[in-house]
Amino acid sequence: MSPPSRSVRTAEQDCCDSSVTGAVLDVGRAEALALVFKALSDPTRVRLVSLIAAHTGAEACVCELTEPVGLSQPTVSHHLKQLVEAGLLSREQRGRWAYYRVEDQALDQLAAAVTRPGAGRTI
Amino acid sequence: MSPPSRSVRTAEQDCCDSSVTGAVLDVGRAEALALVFKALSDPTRVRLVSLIAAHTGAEACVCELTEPVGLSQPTVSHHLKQLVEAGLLSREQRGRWAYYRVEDQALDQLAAAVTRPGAGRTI
DNA sequence: TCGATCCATCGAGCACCGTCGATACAACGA
DNA sequence: TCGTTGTATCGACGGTGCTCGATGGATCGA
Repeated sequence: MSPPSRSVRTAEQDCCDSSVTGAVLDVGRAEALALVFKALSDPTRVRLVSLIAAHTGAEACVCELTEPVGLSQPTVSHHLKQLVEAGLLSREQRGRWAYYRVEDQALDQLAAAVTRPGAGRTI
Repeated sequence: MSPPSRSVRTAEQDCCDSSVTGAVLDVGRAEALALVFKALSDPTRVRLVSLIAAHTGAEACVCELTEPVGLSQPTVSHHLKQLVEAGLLSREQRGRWAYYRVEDQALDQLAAAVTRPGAGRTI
């Protein structure tokens, strides 16, 4: 290891700057971000978020989602659960139906995390 | 399937609006987005992007990254390759060293994809 | 030319993930 | 109360991913 010796700005050196240019993302925050990214790492789940957001009332139940994504009901339920656990969706039971809604705050935080330095990118 | 029958706005109905409220994300775009999300679905890779971006000169070689992430050199090379294939990093060979740099455009596009409707969210 | 260094690839082991059919649970209508 | 309907969970199967040590290729200095 001996390229033109340069340094990495650590959190100890720039403890008060959370942007990408200020300090390296700490392990805990990297893990938290990775969990959200993992929830969106499947095309079906990306599509589900989009379908729900575009649905009338910005919410949808499972039975309205199985046909558009072309997968079985258990599989769709499985994906929705992962999205809920990641904080990207919320679930509300109303009678026989379970309504899922996009959590805009989570998407906002995700957008902020990947926004460029000048705008406050944190990854 | 029979909740208070509502509809989904399809691309056929709103063909010219790519925001989340206009039309459902088409399958191809969902798959492309999922690939980028998958590249960031591992904490180590999230950390690598952050480490490189925070590094002096906004670039880093493999030997400068193995120690911070605490993994073997082959494993780090493996992760870096995935990030390059996802378009999040670029690779440049200079002499013995391979320098990796963050592709700001890719992060910009990702941020745009998860930005809320008013600002043009597309997922 | 030869040794040292940086990096990518290979092969293997282990864990995790997406998908399904079958099944169980909950709520509603008759 | 009983059948129907919407969902979640279970168990299983096949595929994929993360990690490592070992190895090979490329580059540089001596």
